Amino acid sequence: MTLSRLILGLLSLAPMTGYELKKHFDATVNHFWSADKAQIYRTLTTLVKDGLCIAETVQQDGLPSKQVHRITEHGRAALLEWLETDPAPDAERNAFLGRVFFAAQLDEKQLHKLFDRRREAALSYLASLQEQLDASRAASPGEALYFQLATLRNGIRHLKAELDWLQDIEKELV
Amino acid sequence: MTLSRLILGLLSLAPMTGYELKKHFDATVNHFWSADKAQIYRTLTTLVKDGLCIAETVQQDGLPSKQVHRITEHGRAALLEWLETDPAPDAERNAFLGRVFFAAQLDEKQLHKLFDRRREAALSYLASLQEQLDASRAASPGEALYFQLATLRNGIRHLKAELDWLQDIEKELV
DNA sequence: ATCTACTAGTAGACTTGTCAACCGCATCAG
DNA sequence: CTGATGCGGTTGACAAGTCTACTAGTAGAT
Repeated sequence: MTLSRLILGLLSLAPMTGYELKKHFDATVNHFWSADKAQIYRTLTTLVKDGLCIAETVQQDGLPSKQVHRITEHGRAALLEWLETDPAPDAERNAFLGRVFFAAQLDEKQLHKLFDRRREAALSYLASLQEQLDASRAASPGEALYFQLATLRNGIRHLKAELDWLQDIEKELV
Repeated sequence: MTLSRLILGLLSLAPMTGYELKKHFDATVNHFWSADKAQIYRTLTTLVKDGLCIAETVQQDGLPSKQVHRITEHGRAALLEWLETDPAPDAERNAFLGRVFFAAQLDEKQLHKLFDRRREAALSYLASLQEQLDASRAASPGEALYFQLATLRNGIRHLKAELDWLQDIEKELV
């Protein structure tokens, strides 16, 4: 469900091919949703089947022909409906916390490795989100992308929270 | 993978039935991993098949007989191995942020509804985590549950970050 | 001359997770 | 006496997501 609505959302901004959708997922939506190539194409065919978007084949010379997908009125309605539905409480799956939960079974060296790796991952991820945020702000100042940027700011807040938490832990582990 | 390791982790603390595992998932692990009943039982059978735990049937009077699962040495080794493996960067799926990303298509009323609901959900979830934390600390003071509690503290930090972010948004939306 | 990467998509197997129903037996409240 | 709830578990159908490999042409680098 969510994937199909996110695809509709992207198509509501501009018509696109599956290939381009994949790139958008990897580039701009990636920090809160990832998508497999195969999954995107499959979802597109069901969207077309349900009349939420239409596909038109476009010939290109030198390149393989592509199928540009365009959202329909019906699709826009479905998107809006989804935007308004109660976002069910997130399932919040976190395999790292799973490891922490049983971390008492690790020795000191392994413990530090566990948390250090996490800290480094969080730091570099934070840097990349910050970069994305700055780049987006530079590219289109003003309020145009307000909500897109808000999702980045959300990620940044959470990464900082994670880093604070890691710092607490490392202080206490000494 | 993760589910099977989390089950092994719980079994490493005490032998248990599938039924009890389900209760533990709902009660103590729920804030970072949820598990469906059917999935737990299926995973248990494959764990047994792989020799990572063994099941012994225990008769009870008045109640249906149960299958207590006990972790094996092989299982403990598999658990440790998992604890040490590089925790692949979380997939971080967040359907709420998906809605925010396209929220420019909502009117003011709908926007406030979206964020208000989120805030209320975060607040009540925060309260429940805080409660769990206090209850656990009261039940077993000292450092016994340090890492279990750390996962709760992680959740609390993140919820506070979420609330701070929501406050920013609401200030800016005015 | 070969190797890599990009464009654009297809296909199949597989794993994971979710939903809903069903089994028997017990206990307790209305 | 009936119905709800707890215990302990099983089954089947599905939805969602992942992984690998394949097609087929272009362009640029080694």
